[in-house]
Amino acid sequence: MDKVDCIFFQLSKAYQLGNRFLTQKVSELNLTSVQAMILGFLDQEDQVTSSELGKRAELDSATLTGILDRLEAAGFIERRGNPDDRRSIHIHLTKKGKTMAREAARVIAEANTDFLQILNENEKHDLLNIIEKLRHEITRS
Amino acid sequence: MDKVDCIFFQLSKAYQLGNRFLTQKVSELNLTSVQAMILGFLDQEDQVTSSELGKRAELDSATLTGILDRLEAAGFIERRGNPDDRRSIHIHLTKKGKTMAREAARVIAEANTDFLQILNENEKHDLLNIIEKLRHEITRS
DNA sequence: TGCAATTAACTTGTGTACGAGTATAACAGA
DNA sequence: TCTGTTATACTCGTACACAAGTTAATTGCA
Repeated sequence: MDKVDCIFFQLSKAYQLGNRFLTQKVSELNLTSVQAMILGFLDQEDQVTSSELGKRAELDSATLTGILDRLEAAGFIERRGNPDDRRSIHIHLTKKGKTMAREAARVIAEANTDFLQILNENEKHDLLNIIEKLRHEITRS
Repeated sequence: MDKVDCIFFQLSKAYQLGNRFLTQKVSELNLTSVQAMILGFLDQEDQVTSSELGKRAELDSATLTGILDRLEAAGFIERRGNPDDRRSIHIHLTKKGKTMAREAARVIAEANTDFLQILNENEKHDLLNIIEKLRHEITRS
């Protein structure tokens, strides 16, 4: 078990590194990295259902429920009924939430640039392409 | 916030993909991915202190304590006092633990090969090198 | 129309990551 | 020696990932 050659170990540590980096950057907004990402997605378009948001963010519904709970408690979003389908809900950004979502999107973009600054253009391109290839090829259950 | 270009999003999903893949492979041993990794490290050398193991596995001591609790409860390891430094403990693989550690190392190696099969030699090399560069260059706290 | 299958959101339980703090032990310098 | 610093392992609290299961609403099909 050489950790240097173990892709699972390396992916895990690379993720943790990126996550700590982003977490630190968005902590000025009193958000976690995942909360900032979700607000970033809602900055593009709110009034989406929970399941649409889950698909966009590629998050499990059990995970998303908890995140939405905390964003709602912080006053950034509201859950509203969907008259077209009473099983689902609409996620709505509050005024405060819209402002925060814009800020979150800005900080994430900055952090992305800062983090990738270490790599040259080829490496950035290769990294994203290889991850995309893995994600596309690995059969997900 | 385009998730395709967001390195944090992509690293997170790449990690989750790898972790699910490994978790599924080691589930036949009734282990989690992290437990299998720790046993894999102990297969190389046991009788290490918790902090040495933490350094090797690059795990926080708070995280490691919980993992060791579960490995101990399952009968794979024992915590023994260290007479040389009474603050620390020695982690000792039981007989059952040695067998399981060997199996874990084997399954991880197989999973690694299976997972990386998707990439060609250049891509494997590039991916591991780029991750190493990121991990080396990003200032950790 | 009626019923089975599916879907949306949620709940519960377990495992891990990690910040913060604790008690004990070891150590280093005055 | 005494004291302040550091190190080890631990606890606690919060957040997320995910498997499994629940309830209620919708849909598809005979």
